[in-house]
Amino acid sequence: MIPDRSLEVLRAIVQDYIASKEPVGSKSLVERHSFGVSAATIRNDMALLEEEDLIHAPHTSAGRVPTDKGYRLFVDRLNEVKPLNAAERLAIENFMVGSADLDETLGRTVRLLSQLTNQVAMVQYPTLGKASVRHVELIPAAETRVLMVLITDNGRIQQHVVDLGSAVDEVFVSELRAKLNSALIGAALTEVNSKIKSVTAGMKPEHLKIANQIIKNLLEQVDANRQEKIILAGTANLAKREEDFPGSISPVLEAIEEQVVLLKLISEMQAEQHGVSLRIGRENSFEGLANASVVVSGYENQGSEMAKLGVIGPTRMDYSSNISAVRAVARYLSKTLGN
Amino acid sequence: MIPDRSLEVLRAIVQDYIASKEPVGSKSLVERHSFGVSAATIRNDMALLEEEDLIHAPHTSAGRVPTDKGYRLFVDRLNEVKPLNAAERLAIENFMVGSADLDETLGRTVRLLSQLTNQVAMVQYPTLGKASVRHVELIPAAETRVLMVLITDNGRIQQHVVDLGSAVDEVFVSELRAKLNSALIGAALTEVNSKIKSVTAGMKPEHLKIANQIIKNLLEQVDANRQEKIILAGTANLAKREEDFPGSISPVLEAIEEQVVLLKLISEMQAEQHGVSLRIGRENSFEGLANASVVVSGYENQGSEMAKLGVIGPTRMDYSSNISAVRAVARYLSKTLGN
DNA sequence: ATTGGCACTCAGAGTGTTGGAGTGCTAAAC
DNA sequence: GTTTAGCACTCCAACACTCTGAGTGCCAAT
Repeated sequence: MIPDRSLEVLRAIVQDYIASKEPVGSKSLVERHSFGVSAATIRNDMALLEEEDLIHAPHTSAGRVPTDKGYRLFVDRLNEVKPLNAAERLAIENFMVGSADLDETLGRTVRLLSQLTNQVAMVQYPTLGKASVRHVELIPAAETRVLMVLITDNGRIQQHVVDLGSAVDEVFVSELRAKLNSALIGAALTEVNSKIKSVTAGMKPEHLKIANQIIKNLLEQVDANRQEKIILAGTANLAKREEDFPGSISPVLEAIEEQVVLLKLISEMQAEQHGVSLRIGRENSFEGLANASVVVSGYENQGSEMAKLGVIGPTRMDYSSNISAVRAVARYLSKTLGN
Repeated sequence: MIPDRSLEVLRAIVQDYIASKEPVGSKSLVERHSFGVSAATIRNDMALLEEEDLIHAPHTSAGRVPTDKGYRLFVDRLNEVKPLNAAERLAIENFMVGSADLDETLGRTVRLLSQLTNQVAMVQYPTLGKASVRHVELIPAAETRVLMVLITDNGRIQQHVVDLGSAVDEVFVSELRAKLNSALIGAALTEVNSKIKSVTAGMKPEHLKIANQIIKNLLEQVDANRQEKIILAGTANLAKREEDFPGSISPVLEAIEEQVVLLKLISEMQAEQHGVSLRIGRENSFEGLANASVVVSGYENQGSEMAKLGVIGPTRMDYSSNISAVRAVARYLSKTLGN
């Protein structure tokens, strides 16, 4: 077990390093913090911490820098999340008023979060969950193609083009559209699968084939609730902190540009304490994020549908304020969407 | 007037500088290119070019670098656009096959363009233009709000939330929805304004107010054809060329993150020769793009609706290949969307 | 367990030195 | 009037060198 004072030393190192960007040494440590002991003692503690791979010296005769493991211990056990100050709370409230639809609300949220934290912010679109069907629209779009639109009662719209492989029979499509609507309107998305069977009953074989194609697609669409999407803001903040990314920021940019990577990343993260989940440095499975940390929190849409939002920044970030900002914004967003 | 040989010297300087990233001097110039004259003569020419503010020496006894004005003259009068090579043409064809709907096609296009040029690529969504109404949907979304969806026959979907300010009368909304559809389906967007008048005829005053609110919104939506949108890809390419941006890339990132800035930028650019339009360095009105150049070309959706696509990179970019890539991709996209 | 003392290390900042690439100018050659 | 060779001059970049300060690890004494 690591003695208490050594942990205090670790906390001090993390705090000083975040503030100064410089490796921190034993002497400056005793100057800035009042441990009642001498620098030599601190050095012994530091040796212990280094033993445990919690801190690391860039080179002999340099100060120490926290390792990923050190940051992890810091956020898990040493860090007190500091509440937002009045100005920040005000910023959140002001930013959110007057949002109309989902797109706009989420757009505002992501920009707010990036301004609040000075990091790259991301917001995932909520999954459909308990929503129900409001309308299904079929639109012949080209020779052999039909555009299918699924509208749900929580304001989400999904569209997809189905290629039938043969010429579109407009009359039949219109008929099918009517049948689908009468069968499905009001049905919860989870019920669609069972309710849709009645639609094809008593249908001519040549029509059945087309209907099944479209239905298959519709089900995919319903299932593709998981067709998730993430919006970003504040990419420029990465460039401002460039010195915090050894090498280049370009792998980080690549990572966040790939929706797939972000979605995978986010989905792997489960809420820990404070409802906030962290990935520090190499804890991220993606190589390009080796020098980055991710702070994520879940939020609720209409009381039930979960999605996540968060920020991405250098490992050497101010965890306290980022955690509280992410948490606060998530709560506000849940509240806003609750109505 | 500037003599021909001096222009040749300018061309050589631009080419060498783009290739080497180093300021180019008179001696290396005569070595690499066979002007039949000596370095001293070239120096005289260079003095002339400097007089004209076409090139510039970072410091005494350094080679020369083209100015924005020099690049401009280069692309306008000296540059031969080189055709794409076979591999690049193949890449374009392969990339585009199997695209289904508009979103996906444009998404692929923007990624293709960024890969082809190694720059940041952007594609603007086409304006609606000649499209006509396929369907109007009204969905009570909350206590006082109605979600309005406008679907057009070219596969575009627009949605907007209308806040009525009073409780939603579901029966009336459904009625209004039917009326709107019977009045508008099949109407060209340009006709909507006139055709919509019949809808409110003979309506009770208390309903009229609501109907007008919704109609006003619908018209805004139609008008907001200009509600334009730009998608981006390859942001990471900026970071890779970082040394080409004196200072930092962060102002560039900020600029391209702002849709408004990009839209303004794009709208100011009118096709010049080859159907391609350029902005070099400070020709961009936006300060953050002082060290960036923008290459843009128009493309057509369904033969009539215009929008633009292009790339953004450092002023010190390979104009030849970027121009031809942008032009080729614009043509391909027009062709793909033509069907 | 803690401490003061000490020898040791090393990155970084500062200073000189040098070499090469480049320039502008001039007077002669074409 | 161009063009050219020659020359003196400039300045950056690279290298080598030194010096200093912050930091370390270890040990003997408390």
